[in-house]
Amino acid sequence: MSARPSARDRLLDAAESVLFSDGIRATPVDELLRQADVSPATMYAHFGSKDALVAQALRRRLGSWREVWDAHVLAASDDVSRLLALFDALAAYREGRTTRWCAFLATAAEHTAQEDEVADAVASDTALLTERLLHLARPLAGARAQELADEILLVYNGTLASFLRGAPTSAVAIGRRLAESAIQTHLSGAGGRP
Amino acid sequence: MSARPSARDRLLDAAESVLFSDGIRATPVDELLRQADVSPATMYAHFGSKDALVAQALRRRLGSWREVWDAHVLAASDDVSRLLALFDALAAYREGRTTRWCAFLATAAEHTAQEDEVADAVASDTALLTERLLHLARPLAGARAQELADEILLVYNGTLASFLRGAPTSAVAIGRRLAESAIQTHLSGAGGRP
DNA sequence: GTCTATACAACGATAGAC
DNA sequence: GTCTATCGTTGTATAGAC
Repeated sequence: MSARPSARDRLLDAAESVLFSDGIRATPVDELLRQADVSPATMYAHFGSKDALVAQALRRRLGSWREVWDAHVLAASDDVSRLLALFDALAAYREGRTTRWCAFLATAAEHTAQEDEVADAVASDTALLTERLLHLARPLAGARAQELADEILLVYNGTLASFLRGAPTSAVAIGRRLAESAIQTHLSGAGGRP
Repeated sequence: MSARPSARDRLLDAAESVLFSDGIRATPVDELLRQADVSPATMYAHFGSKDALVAQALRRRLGSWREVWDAHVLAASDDVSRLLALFDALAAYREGRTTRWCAFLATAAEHTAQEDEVADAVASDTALLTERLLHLARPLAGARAQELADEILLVYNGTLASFLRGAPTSAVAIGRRLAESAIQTHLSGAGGRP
């Protein structure tokens, strides 16, 4: 018997399922309240503002995304697979979700303010990506790990942006292939100085 | 002696310089009116709606972007350079402009409606990219030109999205390098079947 | 073509009761 | 914690005059 989730959780669920597919600014608070079956007063008692709700939804999302990515890295058997796990995790994470492209980049695109809780939540995703990719690139590229990590991040960004553009299709497969190629280039060039 | 541009042109200039750096929904019509020094009535007489102004600004922008890209393709001396010209054109186009990342993708990110003049303007950019990249990839990859074009487009999307994320930095250089590598892979594999 | 003044709607947020 | 009812602001668009 599953009890009904709390108003707070229903709001976060509604936020995550609607905001990042329909757009944050395009979705009025009323829509979230209807979806979550919660009154305005309750929502503002819990979060204080729409922005705060968005920030909380992003924070929760970053946690679930990190778990999925972690699991895929752990399941990988070698260094190359561990770095490429980013793309497998992405494909898995999108399963069953309605997000149009990327919750964090979408928020960055809609959000102009530079220093507030929403911007912080977006920055957390970027920090996670840069730190973890550098860590995973280290055993493959050594001193040039930063270069490789930058390339993988750009390809990852490109995969997400391709969802938004609608082209190229099957972006994950193309992104993964490009990442694989970038890794191979670094591996073959790692042997010594030219 | 340069005469003052028409109200219509001042509005388009204001739209292009503000909307795509501050955000479309985040910028009220009043801000554009102030910037262009035009009254509301005049603006609505010319365009009819904010969306129509946005669509017009995007159409004009696509024209100027196409010209810059064209010029860089024409200036290139070989097939590889012609395909890579996309990235040189991008770097040149961003010079002196305040666009945060990409006017078209930014619009797509903020705009939810699927079939209207704004969505059409965004789609025109994607059509230009897909058609022209396929054309430029043909002499390099032959029957596999679509694969190569898809890869270049994804890398291009990634370069733009990297501006938005703020990471990796120097995205154009990294994107260009990845594109070059993708081309080389196709060139060396083009000789015959494995 | 262009202006000033204003109508009208949408939205974020709060008051006060239970 | 949660509700109903409502406030105040912002933002798009129009009316009517010049």
